[in-house]
Amino acid sequence: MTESTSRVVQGRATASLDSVNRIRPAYEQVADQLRQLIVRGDLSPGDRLPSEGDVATAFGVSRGTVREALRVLASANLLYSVRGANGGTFVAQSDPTAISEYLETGLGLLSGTEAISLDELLEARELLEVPAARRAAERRTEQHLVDLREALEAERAETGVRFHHHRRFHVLVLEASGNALLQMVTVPVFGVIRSQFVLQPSEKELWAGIDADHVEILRLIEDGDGDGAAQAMQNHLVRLNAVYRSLGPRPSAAEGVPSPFRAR
Amino acid sequence: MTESTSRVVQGRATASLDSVNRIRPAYEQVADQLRQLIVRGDLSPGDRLPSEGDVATAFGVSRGTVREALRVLASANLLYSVRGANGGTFVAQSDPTAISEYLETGLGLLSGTEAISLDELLEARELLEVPAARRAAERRTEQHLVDLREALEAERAETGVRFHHHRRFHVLVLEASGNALLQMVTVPVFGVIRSQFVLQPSEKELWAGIDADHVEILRLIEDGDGDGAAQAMQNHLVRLNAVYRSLGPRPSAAEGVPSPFRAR
DNA sequence: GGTTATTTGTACGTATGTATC
DNA sequence: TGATACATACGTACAAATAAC
Repeated sequence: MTESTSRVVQGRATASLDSVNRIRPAYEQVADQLRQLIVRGDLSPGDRLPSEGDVATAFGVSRGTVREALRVLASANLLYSVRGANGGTFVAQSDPTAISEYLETGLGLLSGTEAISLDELLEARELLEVPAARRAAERRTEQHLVDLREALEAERAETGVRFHHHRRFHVLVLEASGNALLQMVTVPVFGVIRSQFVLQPSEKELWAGIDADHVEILRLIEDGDGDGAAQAMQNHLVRLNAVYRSLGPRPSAAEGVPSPFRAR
Repeated sequence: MTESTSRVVQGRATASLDSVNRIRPAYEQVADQLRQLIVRGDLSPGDRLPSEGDVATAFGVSRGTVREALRVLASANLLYSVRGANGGTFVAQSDPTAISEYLETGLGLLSGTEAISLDELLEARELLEVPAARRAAERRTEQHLVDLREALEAERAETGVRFHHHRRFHVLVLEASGNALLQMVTVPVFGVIRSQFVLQPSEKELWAGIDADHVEILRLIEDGDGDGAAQAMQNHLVRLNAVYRSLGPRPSAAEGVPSPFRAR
């Protein structure tokens, strides 16, 4: 035995417990096992689990424990529960949207810390959206073009909800890129950047510039000009990023708001 | 009133309930409110929540309901619980690793469906790692170089756990890129691709080629040659992707395994 | 080192929603 | 339309763990 795996106290050897694992709560173990069943494919989307009571019996725990485990998995979009007679707990269809939403929440929190900087967000967006524009030009279908044109029209018409349409245009480009993963990852980045900055609808010339950029990008996508679309998107983002950086971070919405929960 | 917002039955008008929202479970509402408090910054990392009982009283629900909500937030790495006298529930430090792990699980499940294809994964990896290599060459510190050299040494020495070192090399390049977001997103993609394919350690010439590529990439990163590193990484991935595509998908580990939970 | 207070963890019973007959 | 059966949702009581005294 080595020094690090045993201790000698008053001449008596004490057995090492270094290789022992900390006891884990029952609900965590249940959740892990169920997760394994789903990830490994023993349970497939649409499959119905036994009733909570039966699952509890199978694991030798109470229903409350099972329910906590089910909530964990449900929050990760692996399960969902339906109450009532023909209800039950079912294995969920995996869903890119759920991942995007989780990612946006997580990135939002991280972006408030030193773990991730504004520059990293902006850089990542550029890295992702520029190649996306290239592929959109190469792969877009007619339907994509129809949607993009419609989004652009709406963007130029309504002045009140400009950001909504701005976002939609970019999301559609990502969709037209034909890579769901790209979209899944980029949309949250986009959302987080947005949440940190408020582009005032009043900044007329800014929005006019954005519109012009979008028109140019759409034209190049229509032409199937990958290189051109990539370059145009690059220019667009460089301009946008300059604006974002000049604005500085958005003041926290809840600065100084007292909470009944603030403790310690 | 329009046809769609009201119905006439036997001459008597029925009030519209179109604008009514479906009742949401109590635990979900509690989770949402607590999530808001965290995301909005009313609760900061390290803050301690009141005891479960007090939270239950505040929301007017039972402790079980609160616990389900806490499990949801804990599984999203927003909270953690410590049991015992000075224990309690605390707001967690946001953590890039947790996001990566969640992403890997989610992407793993998605990659088993039509929602995301192997090609999309490989393409995304290329899109992310090539610019990462460029930036690694431009931004790497001395420590990064030390780590990379060490990883490369280990990779060439031990033949049993080659993939482990292969992965480590790529992760280090991402780390050297100086963009945590890039790393956070790419590592899971890498992991999912790996999980779908088994590169047999026996394929000697394959691993030799990978080693040679890594040596070349490291050399260019050392030289601070961004363009070169990007090109070398690109070549490396093109070669790897060809291998992955030729191998075909890994057979599901649990194909045909009966489960006590398989129902319906 | 035992006692105790406070916390989370677990078990079980009741309420409520939903489809079917 | 109402009774019924079965699922999840919720509430209460008890057990176990931990730290301070």
